[in-house]
Amino acid sequence: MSSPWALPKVAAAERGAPHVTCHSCFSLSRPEEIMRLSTYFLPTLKETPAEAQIASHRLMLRAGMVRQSASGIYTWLPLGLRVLKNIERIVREEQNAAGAQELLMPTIQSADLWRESGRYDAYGKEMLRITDRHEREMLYGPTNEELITQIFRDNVRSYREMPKILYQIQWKFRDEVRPRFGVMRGREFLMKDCYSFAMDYEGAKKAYEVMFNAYLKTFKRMGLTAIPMAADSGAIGGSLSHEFHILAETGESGVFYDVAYDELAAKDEIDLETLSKLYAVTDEKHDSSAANCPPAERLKEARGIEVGHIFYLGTKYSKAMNAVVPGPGGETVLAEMGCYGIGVSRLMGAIIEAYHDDRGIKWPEAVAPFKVGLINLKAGDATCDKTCEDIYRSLSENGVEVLYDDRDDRAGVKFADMDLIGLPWQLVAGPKGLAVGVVELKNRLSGEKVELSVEAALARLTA
RNA sequence: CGGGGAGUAGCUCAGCCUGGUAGAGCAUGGCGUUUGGGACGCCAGGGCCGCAAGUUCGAAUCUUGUCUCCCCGACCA
Repeated sequence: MSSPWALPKVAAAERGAPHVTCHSCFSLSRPEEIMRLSTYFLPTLKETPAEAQIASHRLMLRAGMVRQSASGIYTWLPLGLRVLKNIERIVREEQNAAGAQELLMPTIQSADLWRESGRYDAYGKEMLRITDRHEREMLYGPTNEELITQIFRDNVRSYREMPKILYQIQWKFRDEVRPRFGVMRGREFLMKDCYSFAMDYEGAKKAYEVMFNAYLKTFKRMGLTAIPMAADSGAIGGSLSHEFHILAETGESGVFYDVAYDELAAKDEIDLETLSKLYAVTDEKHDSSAANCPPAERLKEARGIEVGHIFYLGTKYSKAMNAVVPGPGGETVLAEMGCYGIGVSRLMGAIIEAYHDDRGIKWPEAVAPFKVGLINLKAGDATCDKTCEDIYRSLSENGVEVLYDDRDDRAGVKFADMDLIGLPWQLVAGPKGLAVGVVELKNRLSGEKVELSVEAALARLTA
């Protein structure tokens, strides 16, 4: 048995033998924290894989972020995972700020629970059904209303504990007939699903509004403009419902909206009152004779990617599953519910659709896998190596995440890879520049390049 | 689920029509020349031609079945 972990022993046994450079033990013998591209698992592709049609899918494959494992099911490689975690972090922070509390439910659920709500039979083939060794019927959760309602009814015993807003960020599975567009319509996907419980309609409406606002903030932090649209409530049920769409040419939904939204979206604090009066709907709800439908010259038609969906559920599930709370007078009250979803993994596709060019991705800083790509144009050159490592340490100490391209490769390869993976800043250090005391700083989004001293570059990146 | 297309080297694909030693470019490894925007030369490694059955002296190629993947449509975060 030979494993890389055995290498140090072998080396010790052969003490005195001339040192042999070995790539597998090289990294193990250097327990430092530098993210070096020479050892980082980043399988980029020069050519476009045949299966990818849209930009985000192509770029996620080419940039070494994901690999398809089966139709609509993906492995997240290190670079992709970092972005996924960043998106997740922003969603989590905004949910917490909105007063929601995080929990984690299982992916596998019992069919009996779904029979209580009547959805085990109603859901259809999109639900992946599984039988365990005891022939018990199980399922891989496509959503979690039943489970959360059970948790709620079993554990909340008084109106004094109300209201409650609970959420999780968990993998879901929906056996789509036709998965496509990479992670934008996968079968397995990461979703934030949140559920609110209140004593009455007013309480439910308040939770709905809080989430509505939280969603606008969440998407904005990722550099996206999301338009809330009156929408069909679909299979999940309920009456009040909004979809949040990112405008993109490759969007799957047709949408119509009042141009006034564009001006409104530019502001920091969005006035809900004004917003709620604006016309914005998906194509199936579009009605040019509607009272608030603007005249043709103020009506915009576009394509949208649905990244969030919120519902007022009423007592649909609390009634079916007997989720009641004793009120102040001892009476039993059915919980008024709402549910709120964000497609976390889909967002990554949506962000790339919004931020890319023909060379690659252009990450907004908030979700970028690293803030800075440090390019050493002449790895092995003592001055270049030392300068780069000093820059790396200095940035790290200031909390800036850096990916260091220390590969012994041609400049063109490095520039091309760095443009492809789309880190917001590229810091280029080469022998010619260093000879006159400068490095080059490039902004991936604007394409702007400046030559400046190492100190000035560090100051700019840590500002 | 209806309609269409494709499975051949890590990736992009040719070869199939007309059956006869499995190919190219890129990628990978070695050597040399190079080195500030995806370099060049030479050499090398790499394939149950998706799987199964059939026809045939002989199948990547013909027939049947099957699995997988992609695209268009209907459905969904």
